[in-house]
Amino acid sequence: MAATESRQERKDRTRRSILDAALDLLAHTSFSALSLRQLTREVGIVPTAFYRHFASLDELGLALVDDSFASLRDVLNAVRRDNPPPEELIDRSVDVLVESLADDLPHFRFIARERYGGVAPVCEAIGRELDLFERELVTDLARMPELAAWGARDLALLAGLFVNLMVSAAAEFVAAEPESRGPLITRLRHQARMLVVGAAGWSPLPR
Amino acid sequence: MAATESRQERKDRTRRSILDAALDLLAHTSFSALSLRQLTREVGIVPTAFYRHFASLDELGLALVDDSFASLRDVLNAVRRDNPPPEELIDRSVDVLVESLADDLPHFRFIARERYGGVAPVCEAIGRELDLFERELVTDLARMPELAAWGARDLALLAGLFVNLMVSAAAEFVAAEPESRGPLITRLRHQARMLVVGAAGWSPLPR
DNA sequence: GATTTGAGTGAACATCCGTACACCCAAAGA
DNA sequence: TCTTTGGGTGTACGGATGTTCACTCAAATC
Repeated sequence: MAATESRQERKDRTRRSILDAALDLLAHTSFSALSLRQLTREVGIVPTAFYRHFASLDELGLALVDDSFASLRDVLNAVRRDNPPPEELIDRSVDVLVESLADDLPHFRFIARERYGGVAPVCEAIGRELDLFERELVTDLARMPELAAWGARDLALLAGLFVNLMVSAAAEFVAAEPESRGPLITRLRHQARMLVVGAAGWSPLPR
Repeated sequence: MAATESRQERKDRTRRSILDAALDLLAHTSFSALSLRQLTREVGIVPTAFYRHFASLDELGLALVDDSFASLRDVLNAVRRDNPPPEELIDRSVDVLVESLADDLPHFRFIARERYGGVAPVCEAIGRELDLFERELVTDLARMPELAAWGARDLALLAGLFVNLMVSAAAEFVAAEPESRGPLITRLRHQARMLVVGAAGWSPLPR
């Protein structure tokens, strides 16, 4: 523990603790069932202190959405930044998603649970973030040689399928027992390939 | 109101009322946040009376899963029974799904919300039902001429993509404003076609 | 060094929660 | 007709909930 701590540092640390405690509790219940008292008990502060950081539980929910998507955006943008050949971009993206899944589990669990799970502002915030991913994916797909002839609307449909797949796969991964997660990942990889290569050009898996 | 009512009729009616009231309340909150008292208040019975019908709230959840999938199974099986040409089966299934969506909204909302939404037994029950759909879909797909050469594992991957699409689309439909539901349906139709025809054989949409 | 600021405290509140228990009374069964 | 059964009632309980208010006391500002 640091000998002294600036005021802002302290505040940031507590805020972080609240977010972490919330992610922890949300492994067992949904956000709409989250209790302020239980949350603050977990953090080690008194119920009232929560309001120094968030105006309401809803605002906490929005902060959790930001928190959850922040790191994922970073890794995906890192993939784009080192400019892989277009045909590898999907595989690379799936790879980083899988990596993120493993060590950011609470964040993904939160998103999977709350995607359609009750509290309207949170659902909408998640929806907006996913739409953003979808739009970025459209411009990525447009660069792929096989899809160069496609119109924007068709690309959007494919991107939608892709985002659907990613979200569903993440949700299943999070819900699965740890020992059955490996198969889920190879399944995700195959389905992603199936999507991008296309059913007609799809060749049966080896072995 | 009926002049007289058999004992069983009365019980069934109350049970139905509980299910309906629950579906109603679950439009606003998630199942894990459902309050027994609020529920019974809605039904018009005293809290204790609930236990004459269900041993616990969890059991209510399972009953809701059954209730939700029952009608959907019926309509999908009806499609299969009148034996459409294989290449039409997907379109027809999408059609009946869309129809069911519109007039069974509370059921689909429940499933969308609780698919990954908190209470373990409910999530698992939904997962089992969806797995069942997936397996049935595999045998349907196997009959399609374009896919005759595919292996069982590849068919399973495609079926998984399909079920994912259906569930996500239903969830988005349920969450959307009524006036923006039309576009979602045509989007679903197009994506379903895109999946089954396959990306490589996919020809850009007319217009 | 004196003053202001603000994160965290702690008691108190009204309200809701799930469940236990004894009870009622009409339908079902003898 | 008398007895049993079982859906529904009413009260009462201990405990958890969200929010209020006046407070402390160290860091930040002057």
